[in-house]
Amino acid sequence: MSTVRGARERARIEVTAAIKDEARRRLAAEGAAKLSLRAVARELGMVSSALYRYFPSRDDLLTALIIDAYDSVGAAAEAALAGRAGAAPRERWTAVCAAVRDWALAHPHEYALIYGSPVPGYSAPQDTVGPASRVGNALIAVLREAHAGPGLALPPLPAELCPEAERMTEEFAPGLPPQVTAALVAAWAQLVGLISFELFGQFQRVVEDTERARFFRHNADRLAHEVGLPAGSGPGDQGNLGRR
Amino acid sequence: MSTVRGARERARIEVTAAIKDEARRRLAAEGAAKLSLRAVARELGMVSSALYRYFPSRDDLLTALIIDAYDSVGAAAEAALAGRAGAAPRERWTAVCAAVRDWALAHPHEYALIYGSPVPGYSAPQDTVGPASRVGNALIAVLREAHAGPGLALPPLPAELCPEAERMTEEFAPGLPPQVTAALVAAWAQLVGLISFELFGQFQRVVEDTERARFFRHNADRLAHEVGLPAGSGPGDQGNLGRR
DNA sequence: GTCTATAGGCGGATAGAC
DNA sequence: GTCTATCCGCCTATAGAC
Repeated sequence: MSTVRGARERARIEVTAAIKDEARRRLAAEGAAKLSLRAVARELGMVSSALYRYFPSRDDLLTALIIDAYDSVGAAAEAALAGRAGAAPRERWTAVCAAVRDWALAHPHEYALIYGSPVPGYSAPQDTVGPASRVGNALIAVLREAHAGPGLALPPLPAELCPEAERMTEEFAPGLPPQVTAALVAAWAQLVGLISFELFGQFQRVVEDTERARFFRHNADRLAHEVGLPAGSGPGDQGNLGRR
Repeated sequence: MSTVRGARERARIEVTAAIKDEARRRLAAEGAAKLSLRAVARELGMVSSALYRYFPSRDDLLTALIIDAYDSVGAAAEAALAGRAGAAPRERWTAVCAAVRDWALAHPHEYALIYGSPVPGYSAPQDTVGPASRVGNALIAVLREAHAGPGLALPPLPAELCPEAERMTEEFAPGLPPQVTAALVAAWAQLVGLISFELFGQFQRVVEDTERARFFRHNADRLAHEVGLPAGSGPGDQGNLGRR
């Protein structure tokens, strides 16, 4: 409680932040698999053993970076949502999608850390689960609101998928029609697929750089339709049930 | 021409194959970023310098693995196609999709190598481009055949995307309607997104293990619809849009 | 083509002084 | 909390003998 203790804690927080910042730079340079405490320490002008006072092991540092990344993209999604309070659900949907893509383009290595190949030998602890679901929750919020009023007609699910869709709904999206929950999970995976292709180079020689934003937006829009969000004929217009 | 020379070349091919096999095991154990000639050599009972007679550098070994992986998944896709010669396009589509997923589940580390995060510091040479497009070409073949007869009705593209869709069509899918080409590129990215989520652990605590095959199949089917393949009311039934 | 040897690095993690 | 020192491992790549 003393100011001395406060200063110490403040210093600790600052050094921890500096370590994570440098670690993110190392992540960009060498990748998560080769992230090393030694390199971070060297770059920071510290000695490697000093870092162990802040992170008990390399994997703990990695976990901190993963949580930060999930929180960062989650915050971006939530901000996009908050900035469109009261807008038509479809517009809010595409805003969240675009926010995620923008974040990914701005933080490609952190994106790869959370949505790319798993780091061999590393297994994420339970602490990452909460932050990992923030973007999904933002999308769920959009859909929940859209379905609070007049329910939207989405084709029924094949019978064999109904039990699982109902289980998922109960588990993390209560209130949504089960077919919407199932469609959302798929849409989210597909969205990340589009972003990964762009970021990981699979669109090289396929989609022109300058067209990728347009291409993504178009597909985010198609996915909105897939999860049952009505097509507006104009911005802010919620339209009726018809296809565009 | 002599048998001696033939034997030597055969030996060389066999050793090369053994190196790549062991490298694939190392890939599974340590990941692409940490693939090392030394570890491969050690595991093979060779000395590291000997490997340099087969692969001039670590990156060249990596390139060979990447090409092999693309060829492997490409061959799986082509086999699925060949096994369904004469079937309805939609069935052929889902067969290719399922074949890619099956291959990915059977070769998760090779999948991560080609569709996961790029390896930092490594840049793929031109040689990978051909093999990389085999799966895409298989899907194009399905669509080309489906559109050879009566064109399928797919909603027109927003005007702003038309030039790019036409460029893509000309470049690698001549004969397809441009909106189909655009839809295919997106569908392929989305398909990989679904597989990556499954393989990279994003479906943990979301989609139950036992339900993932069904879930994937359902979504591959939805994607078939997105690229303009007619929905059959039953298996093998092409519906009313086309006779082949 | 394979070997030994070597150069010149890198890493995680810990012990013990200050 | 930071330092030095240390243990023990790892790596790419080359030179030169056989």
